[in-house]
Amino acid sequence: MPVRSSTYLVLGMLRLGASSGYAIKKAADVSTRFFWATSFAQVYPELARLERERLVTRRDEPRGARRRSAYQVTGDGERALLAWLRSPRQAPPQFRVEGILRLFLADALPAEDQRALVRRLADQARGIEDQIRGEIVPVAEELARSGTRFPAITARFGADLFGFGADWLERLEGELACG
Amino acid sequence: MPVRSSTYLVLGMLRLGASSGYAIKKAADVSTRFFWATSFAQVYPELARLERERLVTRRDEPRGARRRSAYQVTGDGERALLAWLRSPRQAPPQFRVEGILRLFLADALPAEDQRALVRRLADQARGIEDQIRGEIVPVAEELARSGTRFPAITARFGADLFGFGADWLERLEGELACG
DNA sequence: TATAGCATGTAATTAGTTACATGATTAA
DNA sequence: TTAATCATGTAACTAATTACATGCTATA
Repeated sequence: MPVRSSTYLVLGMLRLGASSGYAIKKAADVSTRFFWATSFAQVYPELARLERERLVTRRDEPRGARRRSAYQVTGDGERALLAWLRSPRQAPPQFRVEGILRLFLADALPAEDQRALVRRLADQARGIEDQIRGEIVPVAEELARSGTRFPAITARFGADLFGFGADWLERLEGELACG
Repeated sequence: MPVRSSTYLVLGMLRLGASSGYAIKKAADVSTRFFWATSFAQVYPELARLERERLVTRRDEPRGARRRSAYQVTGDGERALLAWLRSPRQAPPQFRVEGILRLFLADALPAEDQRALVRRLADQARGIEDQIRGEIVPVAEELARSGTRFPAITARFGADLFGFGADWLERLEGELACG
């Protein structure tokens, strides 16, 4: 059984109805982008690997003269996805937020620049919250109407989390201004 | 000017008083671990690069018969760090949380397993909150006594953020149980 | 006397990004 | 007719992890 989580992103997107590599990447852009981004250069080789491992099957489905490969999850693929969803394996979450690293090291800056930095971080967090509410939640709620509800739950979770972060940083900015 | 953020983690840790590669990695383990983890295999080559670029200087400072390299930030290094702290460049934050990817794809599971998954995610988030409050906040508050206050601010931010996530997921678990 | 921690690194591998290359179709 | 979008991929590079290798020192 494959261990890369990217495998399951691809398998899961196929299951949600994105049948080409192009569609999988585009679907990730409007759903998993903020907690699991991907790229064409990851998706296409991954699809090829999954086909070799018989977790998906490929068929030609050209649109006019434009070639197109449509993929479908096999029984084995479905089982692998379910096994991964149920597995208790907890890879340590990775945040890697450059902004927080800056915050951590902000003592090197004069007070004025510290405040400006916190302001920028708050704005960035708010901007992401807005993007999720504007671009991601609506798409996910559309999906929810056909019974697939976890994308919408995840989108709301992400928006609330970034919103909380933005509130927290705005409060900090206020405290720095008064200190 | 180097563009890898890991450069600034190393530079910043040196500035905070960790003078060897070993000490930098250990300091990251009790401070930046949850938003910017690192490893020996990253820190040592990075120090060598920084020395070549004259952003740090190296001197031998053996402890008894045990060899040890002590590094110090140069004027150029200090300037590079400050420039990076002030730069508005906003690398898109990367979450890559396997657990949230599972949540996103949870529609593939029967209701009982969905609830178990959300329960596990909530526990994981709570566990990280506890680790930050137990292991990271106290160390950072020690630093704050000598005037370096942003590590403690960052630690509290992390703890509050994971705490919020845990609360949110616990609430979701309750809703799934009643639905 | 042996285990945990200090200390430094390299090698091999895997993962991920950026840039490049190509060409069809559709809507303004 | 031209710009945007659909569609598929490869090549080169950078980043990061895991495993390996070595040896000292303090303490239980």
